[in-house]
Amino acid sequence: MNSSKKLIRHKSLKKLLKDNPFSTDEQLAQMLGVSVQTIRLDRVTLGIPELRARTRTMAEDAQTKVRAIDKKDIVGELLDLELNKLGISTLKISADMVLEKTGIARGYYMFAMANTLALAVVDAEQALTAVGNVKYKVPVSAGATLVAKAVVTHKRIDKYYIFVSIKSNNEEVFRAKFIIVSMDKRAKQEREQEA
Amino acid sequence: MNSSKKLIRHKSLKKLLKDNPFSTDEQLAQMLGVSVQTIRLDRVTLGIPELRARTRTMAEDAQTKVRAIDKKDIVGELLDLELNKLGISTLKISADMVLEKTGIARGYYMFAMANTLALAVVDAEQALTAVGNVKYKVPVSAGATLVAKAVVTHKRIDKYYIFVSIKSNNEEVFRAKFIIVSMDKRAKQEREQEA
DNA sequence: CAGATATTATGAGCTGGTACTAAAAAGCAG
DNA sequence: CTGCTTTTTAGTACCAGCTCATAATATCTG
Repeated sequence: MNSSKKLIRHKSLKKLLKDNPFSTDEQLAQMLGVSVQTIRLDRVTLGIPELRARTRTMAEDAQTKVRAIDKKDIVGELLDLELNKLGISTLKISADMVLEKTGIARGYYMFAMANTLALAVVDAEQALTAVGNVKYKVPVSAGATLVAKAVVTHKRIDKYYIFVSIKSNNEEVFRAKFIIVSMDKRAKQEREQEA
Repeated sequence: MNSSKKLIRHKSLKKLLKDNPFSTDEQLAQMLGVSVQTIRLDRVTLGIPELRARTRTMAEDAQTKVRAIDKKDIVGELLDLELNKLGISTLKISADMVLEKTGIARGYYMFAMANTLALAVVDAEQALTAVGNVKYKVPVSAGATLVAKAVVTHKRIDKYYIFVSIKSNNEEVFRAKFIIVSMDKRAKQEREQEA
């Protein structure tokens, strides 16, 4: 019956750390009404690292997570690009991109993929989407690797008409037409040199 | 110039920490070929906290960031909802939602907001976007609070025609028309082809 | 050369630990 | 109650990665 106290404390400890992972052993000891040594012992048996290690792994995880978000921001990986002509990108649909209920990819990922690619194709410093026309043809599930192809159909002064088709396994799952407006201010591209 | 050396070192120091924020003073000292004390002094003058503090703030930031991403997944906050009739949601455009170059919100956030709302309005277990028709009227900058209003214009068997208008400060910045298809058993069969 | 600036050295003290040893307290069994 | 085990607490030595302060040395500059 003695160990039940310990078990309860272990659970409390885990919960406390979940709520606030930045607690020191001393704080935890006070919160649980036991000595610091007991907390240390508990941590060892539970395999919980010390505060600094916890903090550190969190920070490291965050770094990679931030990078992942950055990548997501690109919405697809550029494979080929001919400015003002065409562009090709891929995007792998991961489990967190699908609707829980259906297991089908949220529609805006395809939109984002197509839109991003369309914007990339336009050779302008600043470009904005004016109009979009999209059609979802086949639902996409997690694990699918999408390939988007954007083609500039015609250009009129500052307006680009772009057609984008997204395929999965050579089957067209999505298509879109965009009108992109360039707001180019003749900004010069500066090549950055490292000192 | 003596201080130029210092300036260069300060720049190098910043870059090194940007590349790897988990360096100790000792490692930095070795990398820059100076003593540990010099690094400490540099950090003080540059206002750079020690490794532990850096790690910690990174971890703390990460915590709040994860929450932000979770929220982002909702793509807007639902304010009002009448199934099969209308829905209203808001979305605050934060600094990380805009294009660096232009400071204008990436178009797919508005699309995602509108699309999510449109899907929410549909009273069906499983619903998919079939067609979308969007128009960006006014560029949106960071800090703007968007309000989206979705109205079901008409319904035909399993298809919902939904009109969405997004306003910022009572000015329409975006509008979209969606055709949403609710999925029944028949549609399920078609989906199974994929696997 | 002196004087200023920059760099390095040195040492005390702090936090939040680990690792280890040992003693005290609690639990329970016969 | 006595003995034995488990659990908890205490104490010491040691570590990383610092801060803070103080002083010495190196380097540059007029």
